[in-house]
Amino acid sequence: MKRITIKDLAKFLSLSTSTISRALLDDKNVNLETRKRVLDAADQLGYKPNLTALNLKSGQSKTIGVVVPEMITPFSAKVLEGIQHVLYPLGYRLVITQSDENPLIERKNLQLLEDFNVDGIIINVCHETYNNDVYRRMMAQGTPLVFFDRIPDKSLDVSKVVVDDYISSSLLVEYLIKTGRKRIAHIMGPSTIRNAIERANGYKRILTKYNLADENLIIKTEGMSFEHGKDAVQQLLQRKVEFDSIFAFSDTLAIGAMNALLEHNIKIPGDVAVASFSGTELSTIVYPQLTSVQQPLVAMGEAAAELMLEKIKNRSAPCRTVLMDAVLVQRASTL
Amino acid sequence: MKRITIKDLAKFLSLSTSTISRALLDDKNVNLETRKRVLDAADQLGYKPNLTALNLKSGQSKTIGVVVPEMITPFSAKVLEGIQHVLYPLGYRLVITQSDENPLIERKNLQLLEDFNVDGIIINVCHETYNNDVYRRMMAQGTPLVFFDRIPDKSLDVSKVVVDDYISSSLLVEYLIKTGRKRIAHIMGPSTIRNAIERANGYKRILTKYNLADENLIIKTEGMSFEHGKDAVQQLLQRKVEFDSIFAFSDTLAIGAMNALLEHNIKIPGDVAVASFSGTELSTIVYPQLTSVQQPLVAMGEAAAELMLEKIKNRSAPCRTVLMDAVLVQRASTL
DNA sequence: ATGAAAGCGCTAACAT
DNA sequence: ATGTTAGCGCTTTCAT
Repeated sequence: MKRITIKDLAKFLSLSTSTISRALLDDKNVNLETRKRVLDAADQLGYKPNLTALNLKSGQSKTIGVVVPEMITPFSAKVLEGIQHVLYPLGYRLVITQSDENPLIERKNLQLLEDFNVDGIIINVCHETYNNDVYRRMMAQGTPLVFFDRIPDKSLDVSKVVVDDYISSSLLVEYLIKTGRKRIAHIMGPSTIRNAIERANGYKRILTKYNLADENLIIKTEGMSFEHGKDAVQQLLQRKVEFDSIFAFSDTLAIGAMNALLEHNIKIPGDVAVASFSGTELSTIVYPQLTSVQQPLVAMGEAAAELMLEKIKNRSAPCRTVLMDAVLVQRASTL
Repeated sequence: MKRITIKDLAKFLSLSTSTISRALLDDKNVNLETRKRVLDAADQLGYKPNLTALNLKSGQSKTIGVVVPEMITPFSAKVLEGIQHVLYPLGYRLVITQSDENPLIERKNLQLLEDFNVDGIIINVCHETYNNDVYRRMMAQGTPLVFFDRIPDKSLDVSKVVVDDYISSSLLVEYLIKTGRKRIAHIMGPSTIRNAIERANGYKRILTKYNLADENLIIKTEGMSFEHGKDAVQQLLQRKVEFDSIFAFSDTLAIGAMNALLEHNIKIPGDVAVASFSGTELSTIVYPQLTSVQQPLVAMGEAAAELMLEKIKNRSAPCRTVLMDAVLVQRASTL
C-alpha cells in the first residue's frame, strides 16, 4: 500500500517530476493534453500530495496553536468550531491546549506550542497580564498572536476579536431594570480578567444612572467555576443584603448561583431573576432556562482565524480589532 | 529572527552536519567533548529541531485525527484531554472533527482526515454500521483506527476502549430498585448505537429479574439531544404509564428529561428519580444534581492514545480491547 | 570520531 | 512545453 508520489507519476507517464508538479498546480506552462494525462493518472493511481513535504518546502508547519482557559462549557468548543471551519480546508492542523484558568499552565502551553513550531497562536487568556512577557517575546520572534474574548491589557498591541463588554452588560442590566428589578446583584469575575472589569463597569454605570447602586451588591469571585458562583450567593445571603436579581459574569457562575438559590428554596425568577453573559448551550439546558447575552461564538472563531491568516500572509500587517455584536436573549430565568 | 538549523551549528563549530545531528541524537559515535560543544552551541544559538523535516524523513505526519459525535457536553473534551496528555509530549498534533451525530458528516470528516495524511484516527462513532466501509478501507490501507465509547458492530475487528454497558446499566437499575423504585422508565438512545442496545439490555435484564418489566416504560429516542430527552418524557406522560424513576442513556437525554419533568411540576426525586449514564460535569451543575454511571473519560482518552501508539509502532499488532471500570455516583436526583 | 553524500516529496529557478 | 538541478532540514549509510 505504498503511497504514490509525483515520482511514480513521472515514471508512469515518462515525464519529469517538474512537469507533473506543474500540471498538478495548474501551471500555464503545460500542454493541455499533458495536464489531462497527468490528472487522470493521478486520479487513477490514487495520488495524494504529501503535506509534510509541502510544509518543509514552504517553511511553514501549517499548525496553529490554540489556548483556551477551559473546556467544560461549550464556549471554547463553539469558538473552535469556527476556527476549524476556516482553517481545516486550508490544510492547517490545530494543537489545542487548555489552561484550566491557571496562568502557569497557560505559560506551559505556550511553551509547548513553541516546540511544535506553530505558525501562530490563537488565545483566550486566563489572566490579563501574567504572560505578557511571553506574548511579547513570541510576537517579537515573528509568531503571530491573535486573541479572542479575553484579551491582554492595553500595553500590548495585538489583533483581537471581542464584543463590547461594557455596552452589552449595560444593556443587560438596563433590561433587568425594565422588568422591574431594583436590587440587582453582580457576580463579577476576578479582576485579573479585563472583561470582568468592563462588564462590572457597564453594570455600575446603569445602576448609578437609575440611582440603584450599592457596593454591597457586588461580589468579586476568586475564580470562574461553578462553585465560585455558589459561594457568591452564599456571601450575598450572609451579607443580608436584599436582592431581587443577579447578573453573573459568565454562564458557569450564573448556574452555580442558581444552584445555591434553589438550595435555599429561593424561586427563580419569582424571588430572584438571574442573567448571565456568554451564551453557551448551557443556558438552555438548565431549569429555568437562563437569560443571557449571547456572543456569536462560531463567528468569533472564524474571525480569529481570519485575523490569523492575515498575519501569516503578511507578518507586518497592522493589528486589527474585530468587534462582534452580542445579543440579549430573554429566557425563563428573568420572565 | 531566522531559525537556527543544524547547518548553522555546523558552520558555527566548523563541524559537519552529520556530527551535529549525531551529537543532538546522543549517538555513541561522537566525542564527549564534541557533544558538549554542540549542545552548548545549540543552547546558546537557540536551536530548535524542525519537526516538519523530521516528519518528512520518517514518513509520518505526526498527526492523529479524532472524530467525536458532539462537543456540546464536556464528554469529548475530557476524552480529548486524555488523548492530548499522551500524544502532545510525543510531538503529535491533532485534527479534531465533530460529526454532530450525523453519519454523513462523520464520513466527510474521515475524508478530511485522510487528506491530512493522518497517522491514525481515534473515533467515537455516531452510527454502528453506516461508515463501516470507510473504516474497513482505511484499515486495509494501513491507517490505524482506534474506537472509544461507541464502537462499530462486531463485523469489524478493531482496537477499542469501552466500559461494560450491560453490567454498568444493570448495576444502576438495581440501585434504583434498592432505593425503592418500582416503575423505572428507560430513555434509550437510537438503536443505531450499539451502546444504547447494551444498556437497554442491562436494564431489561434487571427489570425482568425483579418482575418489574413493562415494555411501555421504554422510550427509544430518534437522537441524542436535550430535546429528545424532553420529548421522551412527553411521550411517557402521554402514554399515561406510571413511572417513579427514569434511567436515561446519556446525561444530555437525562437533563432534557429533567427539564420536562420540572415543567410539569413533577418533583425530582420526590415524584420521579432520574439517573443517567456518562458522567460529565453536566451531572453536577444541574439541579438537583444527577446520579450517574461515571466513565473514566480522561483515562479512556489516554488508553485510546496508547492503543494508537501501539498500532503505529507495529501496524500488524493484534487489535486489543481495553475495558474500563465505570462507577455509580449517587447524587440528589435519586436520594 | 568525523565527514561526504544521498534521499524523504515537492517546488522553482534555470536551462533547452 | 518540458527537463535538469538544487534545496527545504534532517538522518543515515558509507567512507575515511
